[in-house]
Formats: sequence, structure tokens, C-alpha cells
Amino acid sequence: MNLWRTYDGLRFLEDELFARHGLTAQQYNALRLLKAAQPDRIPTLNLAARLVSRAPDITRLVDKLAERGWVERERPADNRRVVHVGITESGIAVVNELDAEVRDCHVRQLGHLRPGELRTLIDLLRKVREPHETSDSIWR
Amino acid sequence: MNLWRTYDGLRFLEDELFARHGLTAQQYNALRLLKAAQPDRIPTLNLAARLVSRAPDITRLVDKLAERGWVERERPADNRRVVHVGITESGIAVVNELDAEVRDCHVRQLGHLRPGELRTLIDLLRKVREPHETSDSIWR
DNA sequence: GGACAACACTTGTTCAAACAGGTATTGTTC
DNA sequence: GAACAATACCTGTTTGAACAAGTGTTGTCC
Repeated sequence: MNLWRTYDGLRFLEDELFARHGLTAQQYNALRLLKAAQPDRIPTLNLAARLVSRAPDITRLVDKLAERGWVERERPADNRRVVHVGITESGIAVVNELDAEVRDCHVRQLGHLRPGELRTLIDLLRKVREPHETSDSIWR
Repeated sequence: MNLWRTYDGLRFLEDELFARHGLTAQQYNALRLLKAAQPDRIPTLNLAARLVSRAPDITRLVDKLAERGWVERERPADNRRVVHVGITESGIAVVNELDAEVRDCHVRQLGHLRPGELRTLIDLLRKVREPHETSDSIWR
């Protein structure tokens, strides 16, 4: 319950930030990952696996980003099952615009902790997660 | 992001548990609080303030609990603005039934941590939250 | 005591999350 | 090389979360 309450409190600040720009935290996260993967494109479900929250609805999440012209999809000829998703120039611009605001938000969220406390918290959270992550998770 | 990821992983276990009994974590939380307040009834918005997540939709949350006969509502004659919510016998029975399962779930979630680590985590999470809680919050 | 603000919800509506089941494509086995 | 399973998404539908605006009730100030 402590974890839940804390998450809920911090999330409120983020949600407000992202809502001002018309997107959700999860959508921003997807854009950020696609920007990091750039110039490569990555398969849809691969993207889903890297997101913070599990996303059974990844198709529609990408739909919404595509509608705004922030990502592009492509079905490669050599394997027409997968759909490769890549970020566009305007998508990169959005992530860059948000960068400073996100940093400020993190300071408001956690800036009152001493660096050592933050370190301990991160280590403890990783330890909490450890048995719950699958062996191939990028979060281990 | 560590907090988000950890919350998301642990929540999955809970959600599964509560879903098997046809309710959400937030609904269970409301029932638990009403049971604790028993035999008193508490005003709707007062209940909302005690919940873990903020709940602008408290009315419909209570609606759903009332539909299943787990809570009762009453509009007192001396102040017809408020609605007092109380748990019923069958509501109490549901919370009691779930009690053991919830305990097991917590063990699966956090049982691999040493008591000292858990203590440190709780203290750190409270410190993270502190500036984000209003002065009258029951979570300080 | 009548106007007006404050209170405590309630309702309408929109949107994202979740699950189940479906489709198109490719590997695999005999 | 044909059947069958596995892969990688996609779609239909339900449900909860969220915000904005509305309603009925009570305090308060002149």
C-alpha cells in the first residue's frame, strides 16, 4: 500500500505534464524508446516488451502515435508478419521539447531526497522486482 | 521509472486476485476501510479521501459495491447533503474471505525481502511522499 | 429573510486498459 | 508439399478512470 500510494502521488505530477501535451506517460515512454532505437525501427511487440507497464493494447497505442505523425509503420517484405515501428522527425521534436519539463518534474518528485537515499531506494525497488521479472526482461 | 515498473509488477498479482472475486483493488480497499470504520458509517467523500488512489469517481465505485449488496447508503435527515456509507454483513464476509488470500499475495510480492529491507523501503517511500501529501492527509 | 456562496455529491461523456478471439503469415514435420 | 502449429498482430467489446458540468442542500452575511 505504501508503494501504491507513493506511485499514485508521483504519477499525478507526470500525468498532468503529459496531459498538457495531449499524451499519456506510456505513450511518451514509447516515443522515448523509439528515439533511443533510432535510426532503427523495432517490431511492435518488441516495443511493448520494453515499455514500463505491460501493454496488451500496443496496437492502438501505436495507432494514436501514428495518427499524430510521430511514428511510422512498415511491413517488411521478407517477413510480413511483423510491423516495424520507427519515430519520425516530428516525434523526435516532441520528445526533445518535453525533455526539460520531464527533468523538472523528476526534481519536484524526488529532489528532496539525498543522493544516497535515492540510490538505496532504487536498489531496494530492483530487489523487490527481481523475482517478478522474467529472465529475458530488460529490467532485471 | 523504477517505482512505476515495480508498482506495475506487484499490482499484476493483486489485480489477478481481486479479479477472480470480481472486484478491483480500489473497491477492496473501500470495503476494508468501511469494515474498519464499522459500526459507524462514513460520508462518501470522506471515504474517497482515505482511499489509496484519489477517486473522483467515488460515487460510481460505491454504486457498484451497493449493487452487490456489500454496502448501504443513507441520507441523514439532519444534513441531507451528505451520504453515509456503511458496510453490510455480506460485505464484511467478502473482506474476511479475501483476508488470507491477500496475505499470501503480499508474501509472494515482498516475502523475499529481509524485514530490515522492508522497513527501510517503507521509510524511504514515506519520505518520498512527504512533500506531496496535503497536511490533513491520513498518509503522512 | 433573501441572496449568494459553499458543500457534498451526481451525472454525462470521453478515453485508455484489458481480455478474448480473430486473421494473416511463416516455420516445421512427415 | 500439405497439414498443422506457432508467430505477430489486429479487432470487438467491456470496464474503470477521469474531467466537467449539473443538482440539491445548507451556512452566512447584510
